[in-house]
Amino acid sequence: MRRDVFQAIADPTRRAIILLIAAQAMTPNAIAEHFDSTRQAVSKHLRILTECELLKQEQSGREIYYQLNGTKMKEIDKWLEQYKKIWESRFNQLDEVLLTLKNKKK
Amino acid sequence: MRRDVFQAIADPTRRAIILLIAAQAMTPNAIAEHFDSTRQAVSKHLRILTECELLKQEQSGREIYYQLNGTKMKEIDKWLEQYKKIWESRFNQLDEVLLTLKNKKK
DNA sequence: TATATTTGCAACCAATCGGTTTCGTATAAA
DNA sequence: TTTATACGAAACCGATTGGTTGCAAATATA
Repeated sequence: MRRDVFQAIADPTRRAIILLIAAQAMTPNAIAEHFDSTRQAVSKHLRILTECELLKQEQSGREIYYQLNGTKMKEIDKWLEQYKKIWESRFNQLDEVLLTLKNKKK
Repeated sequence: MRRDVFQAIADPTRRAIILLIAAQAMTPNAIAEHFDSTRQAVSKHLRILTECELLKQEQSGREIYYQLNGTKMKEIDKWLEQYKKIWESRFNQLDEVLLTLKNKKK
C-alpha cells in the first residue's frame, strides 16, 4: 500500500477536498455534497488523505470532522525548497552545459 | 490523457529523475544508468515529465538533453502558497469549530 | 557506404486506482 | 425500544499505470 503525500495530492478530487477542508473542518457527508460521486468514493479519498497524515480526524458523537494537517503540507514545501534556487536563477542551465560541451570539442 | 504536474511528481522514480536533472542536464541513457529499470521505462517517465512541462528538451545531434523547467516547478509552489497561512498559524482550527458547535447547542 | 549508437514509439501485461453497490456498526432521535 | 442517520469496510469492475520486449528512425563513426 503506497501511502505517500505526493501520490495523495495527485488526484484532483483529493486536492479539491483539501481546498474545501482548509477553510473549515467538515464531516464526510458535508464534503461529499460538494462532489458528483458517491459518499463512499469521497470516504475512500478521505481514508487515503488521512493515512498519509494530510488530514486529521476528530470524532464528535457519530460525526467525524476532518481537518487539514498543516505539518504534513509543510513536507511538500520542504521538498520544493531544494529546487527554489534553481527557478530563481535566471540562467538557462542547459545552455551553459551545451556551451561547455561544444567548447570542449573544439 | 492526464498530464498534470501533481500526477507527474506522484511517482518516486520521476521525483528521483527531477532530483538528478536539477543538478545538471542529462541524456536519457545517462539518466537510465542511475536506475534499475530499463532505458525505455525511464524514457516513458521523461515523456510524462516533458508533456506536463516539468522538463525541457534540447537536442544536440542524436542526443537529447533533459533539464528541469523551474517555471513549472514554481506552479506547485503557487498551489502550496494558499495553505501556508494555515500551517503557519498555531491555532487548532478544528478545536475552534467544535467549540463553536458545542456552544450553539447549549 | 556499412555499422554502431541514441532515442522514441507501439504492443503487451500484471498491478493499482477510482469508482460503484452492498453491508455492518455505532450514535442520535422518535 | 424502534427507527433514522453517519460512517467505514468489503467486494467487485473498468480504466490507468508502470513495467517489459521488440522495432524503426536518425545521427555518428569506421
